[in-house]
Amino acid sequence: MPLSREICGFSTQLLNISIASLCKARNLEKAEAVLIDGIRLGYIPDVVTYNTLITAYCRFVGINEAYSILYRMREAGVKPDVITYNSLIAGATRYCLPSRSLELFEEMLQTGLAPDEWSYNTLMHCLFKSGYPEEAYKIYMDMILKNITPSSATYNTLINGLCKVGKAGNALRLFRNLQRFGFSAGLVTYNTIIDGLCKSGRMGQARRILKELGESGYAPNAITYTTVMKCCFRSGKFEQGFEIFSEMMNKGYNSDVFAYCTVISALTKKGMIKDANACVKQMLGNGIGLDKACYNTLIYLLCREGNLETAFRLLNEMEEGGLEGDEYTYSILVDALCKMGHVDAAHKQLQLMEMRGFQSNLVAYNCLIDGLCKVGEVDSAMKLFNKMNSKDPFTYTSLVHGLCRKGRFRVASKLLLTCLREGMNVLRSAQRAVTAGLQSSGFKRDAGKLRTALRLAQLSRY
DNA sequence: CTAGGGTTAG
Repeated sequence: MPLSREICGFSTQLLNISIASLCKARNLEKAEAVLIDGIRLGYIPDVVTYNTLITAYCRFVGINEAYSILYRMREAGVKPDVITYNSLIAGATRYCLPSRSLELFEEMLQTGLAPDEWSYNTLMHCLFKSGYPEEAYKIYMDMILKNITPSSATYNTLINGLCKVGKAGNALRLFRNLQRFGFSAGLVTYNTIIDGLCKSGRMGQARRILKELGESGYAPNAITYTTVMKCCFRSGKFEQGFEIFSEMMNKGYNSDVFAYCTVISALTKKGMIKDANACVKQMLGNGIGLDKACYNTLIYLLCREGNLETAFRLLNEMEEGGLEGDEYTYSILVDALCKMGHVDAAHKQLQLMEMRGFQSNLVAYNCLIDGLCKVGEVDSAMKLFNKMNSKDPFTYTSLVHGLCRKGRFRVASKLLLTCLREGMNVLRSAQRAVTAGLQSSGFKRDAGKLRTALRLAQLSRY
């Protein structure tokens, strides 16, 4: 019995170490086997054993599986502690389940356990991540009231949360206020605020903070480089972005999947397929293990090359390796099939996606609607449109254009008005297509009314 | 417990 021998003669503490290292390697089956063997040999798992498993199940399997460990733990008469709850709250955060985390937090209080700084930080993070900034801030206030001293992780969570809900300005003010009170920002803080400022278009402020980071004594890390590089790509400064990438490589950060992914995708989008492939070669040469996002980037590159066969082969390889395609993978493939003119195949791919459980993937639907419109099948596109439970400006733009191309300006106009009512807008070119179409096909009054509506919508937006 | 990456129109 090899498993028994592995732990024979060890204490519970060593059982825990063995389970922890198996969990770290994501080998939960073996971790369970070791646990069972341990129990059979008389080693009683303690709270640490169960906490380790709960953390691992949250990270690699699912929140419900983690809960089942909690039940097993209670059955075994081991009392959950603060760390147990913190791990579960972290799990609920991972899957964006704010009510679960609140529930767990409450339960912790009711059991007589005092939430610690981690409990508060994690709950706050969960609420921000799930789109409840006010509630997150309340948790922060509660923490202060309970005399729990916030750490830099608390402030970083606050700053990050504010950035992610589109309040980078508030985040920066908080950052400055904290500095005034003697808080010295760490590298995580710098990276967080730089990313937030970049993404909200405050490039000047981002540059200033980047300069301060340089003067702070911290060395920029791979995350700093990737953040700034991505920011350049987003604002169309490709040369500058590529320069930052090569600087990063020169500094020795040459085994970072995120950075490679970012630059490969930028090169692909720019149509620099050769350079993108050279970069792929370099990445693979460095022996980097591919993750899901990386596979998606490579599948996207193959699609842009028009090499759908290899793209699908790569998807197979990815799934055989245990990584399931996700909504990105399917959107990329649906779009590529449409662009190659295989609209039927794209439709099948979308159905396959739904069978796999990615219901109502907005992007994939948009791609198919656009593809259908481009081959003149506007009615099929409308049918699909009516099946969608959420729409965005892409959806409307494609359909409006498609209708106009068929000369159905009044339907297009109606759709455009619906779109405005929902607070969205379509591309100018689509707007013009409708008004010009109405005008030239004799509906001059409708054209005028639509123009007014469009102008009003424009005004109310600023 | 906190920071970076991958998909859609014109």
